[in-house]
Amino acid sequence: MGVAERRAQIVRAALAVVAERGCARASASAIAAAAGVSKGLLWHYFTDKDDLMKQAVIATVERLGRELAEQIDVTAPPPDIIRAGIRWIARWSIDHRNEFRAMDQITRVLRDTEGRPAFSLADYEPTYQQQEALFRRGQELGYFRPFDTRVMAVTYQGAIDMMLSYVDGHPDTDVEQYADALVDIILAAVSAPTPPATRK
Amino acid sequence: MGVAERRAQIVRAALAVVAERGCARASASAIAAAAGVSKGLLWHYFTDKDDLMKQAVIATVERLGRELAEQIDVTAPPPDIIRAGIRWIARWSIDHRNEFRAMDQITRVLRDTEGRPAFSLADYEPTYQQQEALFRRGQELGYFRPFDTRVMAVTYQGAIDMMLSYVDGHPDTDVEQYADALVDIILAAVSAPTPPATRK
Amino acid sequence: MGVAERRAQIVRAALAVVAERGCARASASAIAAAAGVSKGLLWHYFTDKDDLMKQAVIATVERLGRELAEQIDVTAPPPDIIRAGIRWIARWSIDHRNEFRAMDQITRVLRDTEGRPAFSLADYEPTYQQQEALFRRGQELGYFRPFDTRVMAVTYQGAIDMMLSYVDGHPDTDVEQYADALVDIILAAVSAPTPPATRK
Amino acid sequence: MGVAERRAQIVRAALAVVAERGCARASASAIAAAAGVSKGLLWHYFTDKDDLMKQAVIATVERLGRELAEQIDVTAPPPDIIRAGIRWIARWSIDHRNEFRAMDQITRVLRDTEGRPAFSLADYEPTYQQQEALFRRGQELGYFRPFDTRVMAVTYQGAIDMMLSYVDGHPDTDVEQYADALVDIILAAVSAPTPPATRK
DNA sequence: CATGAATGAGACTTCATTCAT
DNA sequence: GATGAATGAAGTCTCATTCAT
Repeated sequence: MGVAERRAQIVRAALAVVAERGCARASASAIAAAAGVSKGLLWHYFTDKDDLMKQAVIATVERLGRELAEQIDVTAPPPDIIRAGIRWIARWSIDHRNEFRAMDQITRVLRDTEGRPAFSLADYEPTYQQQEALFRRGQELGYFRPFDTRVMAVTYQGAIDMMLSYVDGHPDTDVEQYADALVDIILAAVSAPTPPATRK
Repeated sequence: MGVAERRAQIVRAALAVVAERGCARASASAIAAAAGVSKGLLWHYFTDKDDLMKQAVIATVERLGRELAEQIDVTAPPPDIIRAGIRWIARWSIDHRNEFRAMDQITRVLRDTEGRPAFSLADYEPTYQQQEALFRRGQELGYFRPFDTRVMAVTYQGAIDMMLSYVDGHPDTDVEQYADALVDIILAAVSAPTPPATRK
Repeated sequence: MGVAERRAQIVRAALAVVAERGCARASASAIAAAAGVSKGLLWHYFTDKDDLMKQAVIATVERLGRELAEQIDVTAPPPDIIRAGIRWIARWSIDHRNEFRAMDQITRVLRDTEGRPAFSLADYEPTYQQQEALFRRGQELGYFRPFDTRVMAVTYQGAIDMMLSYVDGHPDTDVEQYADALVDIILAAVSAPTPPATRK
Repeated sequence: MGVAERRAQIVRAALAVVAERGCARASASAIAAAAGVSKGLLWHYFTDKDDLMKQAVIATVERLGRELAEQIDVTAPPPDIIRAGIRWIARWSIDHRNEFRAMDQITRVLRDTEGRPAFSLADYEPTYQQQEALFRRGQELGYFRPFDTRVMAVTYQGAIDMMLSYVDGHPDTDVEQYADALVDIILAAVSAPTPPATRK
């Protein structure tokens, strides 16, 4: 088995255990057991337990970003991108509940040696800037009214996070319906009173 | 010193330590040291460390709810209530950074004995319902357009949470300005195209 | 309330708690609570927790000895004394289950500061000698055959202890019947083949 | 060193510490120190401290039963079996003082989570039944007179226990002599007035 | 590479005992 | 005398990490 595969196998186990039992109870032994490898092997592939946790988050973020990028047509009208994005991420969170839950846990709990959060808002910066770019393009094209794009980007992330948490915590919710309602709200918040003629 | 004051003192210390170092590193010893009392005393006032954490959250939630209720005029037009609420909570989070950070940590990290989250979305239910009532009143009075009030309530909480986190993580942000920008976005999302004549 | 009564009240509570939960779990707080007094009061009446335990045993032993002495006619033929004694103690153990259980626990568990048993076989010496005197009198009067009176005394105590434990552990046992069967066995062990004519 | 050997080593240390200092003072640290291993290792081999204690008893009981079974000729006349048994166990208790003392302590002191004794009289049931079978065989063969075999079995165990305790507490006692005197008493208690002709 | 026995620091918790009120 | 808040030592147990095999 290749090195990359071994690492991926352990990362998967870590995500599963963290999702199931929370960060605090995700002991190295439990992760090793879930991965079906010996405890000691973890330190061949990761310097630290913290390192493993970080890698697990990074791997998931990269995967999420990659898969999202494949789905989104960046040349489409911004409102369409928002609509498609919200719907896609809602489905993704259903299909990757473990990854989502674990990422949420780890990013909030993990701290560095001095006790400061290991993941800070700075790590969201690229996402915010990408989102802001989308909003600005919408404004320039006349789809969107003027608003503070940074605040909107932050709010947008919050709306997505809450959707995922809410759907995760209320399994009987109709995800498609929630996503559609959220699309309605977000677009109402950003849309210009008189949209350009070409708008779908 | 009265019993209630001692409890409050320990709760304050717990909130401070959790805010500073995170839930995982907020050991009983650290909390006792921060409170200036012996470790053993904690079990005089709380049955568990989990009990202490829960009490800390509950105390803070109650205080926040009480202080917010004092500020809000429930008979005012719904848009005004939203505007005032967002501004007030933004200022509160600045003044009570510890309480806010700690509450965020505890509610997300704490688990019960079986490993399930100790605080679930069910605990937000009252807040959601209160918020939904406000939105429905706004709709009935003609201030607000039709939308899914549950999804809006959830999104609203997410927007507030993100504002608090963002402001907490970006100390150079102008809080008033962020709050105003968020008010603009939220009202844009909910407002009817032609508001009632009495609207400010 | 007089000093002696207070002490007796606490001793009673201690016996009850030890009987119920065992020596290890009989904390000072639990005993104080059972006695309906404050925790601190224990150290007004007893120098130590160990002191309390010892006093509890001594009080019970004294009481048991006193009550037994009142029942036994020391001038009766030794076989009758044995018969009456076994029957009496069987009933007593039923009526004073707590005292009996607690005494058993404490004498076996309690240790002095250096770790040596606080109650040793030396404390049984008076009982053994009393019993040996009875056996020797029986032998001299011709009721009993020759045998090692010390071994018999020890065995006799063991038989009594086991009866009490067995009856305590098997509540459906008919105590009177067990006592009679034991009387039969003990007398068979000690009786001379041809008892004196005066024997009942 | 094999896993079984390590477990045995720790069990030996536990028996030694309990024998020396009593159950209450037999802390995990003390046992680990006596075994010459680190404290944490105990939880590699035993789930609990209670588990360790139980295992120590079980190991000793099994060993005792095995060694006793090797010595006893079950086809011999019952009186001979009793004689041989008492003598053998007396010697065994001298040679295995630690095991004996510790077993005595643990079985009497150990409690389960709810505070009930971990070892109850129910655990003696097999021993009682075996002993009763021996007595009944002696009665059927005409060696023994009629008596309550259950009470006799319980009394017999009590007599053995007391012999072991007494010898343990009086190191200057001649064990062989005590055992012989006890054999005399027990056989006197059970023997038929006119034994079968084949009796030794 | 892989294993899992072994370590040791540190966590939570209990409890006898003291002492100001 | 009586209370119970407060302390501090000691106990059980978990777990990241190391290392001989």
